[in-house]
Amino acid sequence: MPSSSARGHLRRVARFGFTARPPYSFALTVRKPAGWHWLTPGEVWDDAAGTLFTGLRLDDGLAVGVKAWGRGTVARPRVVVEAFAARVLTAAERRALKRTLRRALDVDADISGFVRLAARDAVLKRIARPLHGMHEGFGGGLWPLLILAVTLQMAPIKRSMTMLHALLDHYGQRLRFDGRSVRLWPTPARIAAAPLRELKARCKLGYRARVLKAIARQLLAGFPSLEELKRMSPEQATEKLQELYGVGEYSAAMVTPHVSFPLDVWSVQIFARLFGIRIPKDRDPRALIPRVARAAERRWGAWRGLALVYVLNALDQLGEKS
DNA sequence: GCGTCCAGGTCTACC
DNA sequence: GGTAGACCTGGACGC
Repeated sequence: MPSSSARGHLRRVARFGFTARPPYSFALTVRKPAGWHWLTPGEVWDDAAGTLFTGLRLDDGLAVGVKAWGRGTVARPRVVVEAFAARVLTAAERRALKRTLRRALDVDADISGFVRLAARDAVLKRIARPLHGMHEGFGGGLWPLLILAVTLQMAPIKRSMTMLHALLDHYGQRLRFDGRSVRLWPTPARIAAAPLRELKARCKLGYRARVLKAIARQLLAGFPSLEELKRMSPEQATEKLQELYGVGEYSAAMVTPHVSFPLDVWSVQIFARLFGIRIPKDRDPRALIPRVARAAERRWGAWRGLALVYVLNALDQLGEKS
């Protein structure tokens, strides 16, 4: 009888348990109310079991299926992760996987300062309770974040999702494990090698096809990892990211591992209304970005990045349209 | 059905 | 250094 991996299915190769710093909600962290994915678009959430099936790629290129679920409570939280792969992990891969999951789950972050801020802030206290324990925890790595930032540029969200899913369907990799199927992001090498016209036509990317290929080539030529960007000063990391073709202020703010407050033409209007800043009808809302960003920094300081995530995941409660 | 407009930015040429 | 204009595509809208 053929082994499960011989049929294209991955087998279980590791199991990790993480103790998270409370307050921590696994479900809210990996499955945000606004519908954003944790590691890869189209990951599978089993609502009855509270279990997420998703996947990632290690730095050496090994594809890993990830099954994760929460244990305990928001006040005494734990996360269990099972990893699936086509072969046994080396000790180095095992360590790298654990480190990546730990960072992506955000289990070590202490958000008690944010909880105290949210209790006294007029905007946050309207939304914080149902989101109690939600961490940023947006994973996937530098390249997936760059793909996301580029596909969000100059496009309504529906079109951005069309582009993302087409990229995963045509250039990504499908993983089958534990009876589920998920898609992994395409590699930079795959996008760099794809013919421009084909990439453009298949994924409806328009000018972004050229941008993604340029970024993929820059990454392949050598670029700091998220960990290395984190070790730089926030200014240095932003400057480095903006060396990538097609990455401007907004995209760099989306991708940087430092505290940031990425504002675009849509979100700047939401935060302007929340801060009581008048939006002139005859001016491009983008002109308000520096002013709204300063207001967020004054109001929320180092917690402004998490505050942004909370607000964008609670637009209904705030009377804003998503 | 058809034409027009413009979006959840960024780069480049031009002044 | 500041600022139009171009960039892809497809959904929304007016007719």
